[in-house]
Amino acid sequence: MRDKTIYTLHSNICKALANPIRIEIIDILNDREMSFGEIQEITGVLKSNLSQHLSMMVSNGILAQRKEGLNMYFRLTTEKIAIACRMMREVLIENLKKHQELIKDL
Amino acid sequence: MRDKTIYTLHSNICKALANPIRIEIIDILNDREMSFGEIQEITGVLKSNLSQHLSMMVSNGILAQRKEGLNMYFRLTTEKIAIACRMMREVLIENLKKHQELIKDL
DNA sequence: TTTGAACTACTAAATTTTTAAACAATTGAA
DNA sequence: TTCAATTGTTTAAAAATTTAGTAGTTCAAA
Repeated sequence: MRDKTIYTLHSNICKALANPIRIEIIDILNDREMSFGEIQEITGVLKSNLSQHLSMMVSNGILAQRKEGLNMYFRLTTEKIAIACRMMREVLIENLKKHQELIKDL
Repeated sequence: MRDKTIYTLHSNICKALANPIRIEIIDILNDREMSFGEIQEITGVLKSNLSQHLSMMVSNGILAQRKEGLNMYFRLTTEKIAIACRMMREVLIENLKKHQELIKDL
């Protein structure tokens, strides 16, 4: 059988997007860097939980972090994450539209 | 707090890519439709398990299916899935390269 | 030396994944 | 027609992973 390591590594990147909180984080960081505190305020997620999500995203190479004084700032490492995310969003919208049409036809 | 329904729906699409077997399936179906049997032979996954992964991808709107005689054929519903997947792969490759450089510098 | 900001370790709950076995649908031969 | 072979699905249980929450820790600044 072929080597599947690449698929596991690849899916690890995808897992970084496979959670509503993490999707929201990517959405928020789409256009600018933001501090931990700001992200927490916007998402309303518990600090410890947010920290876990962020550190997971950093270790997956999705986010980069930078410390300044007491604050930690986060940003997307590459535009490609936002693009991938946008593609998925478009797939979602298309599916929702199809679904609506099905319902309308009843 | 804002409505987060969209983030949950969005993450559901992403979850369809967040598994090594499902990534392999998307890889395989990238350029052409394929039968269940072919997919099973290539992936080596247990029939019942493969069936579950495929049906999950169909219900998430990632794959479409078509029956012909005894055989079931699967294909990507849209090019966008392949594009999103490719973006992620590129992020992975970039990360691996960075990682290699770090190791080389030691 | 205290305060604010964020991280870590740990646990319980929830979700996902795998496996085995039973089930259903289609085809073709007896 | 009926039976058997092939193809794939469904179900249920066990195993593995992910997530949220609590409590405690670290670290820099005032």
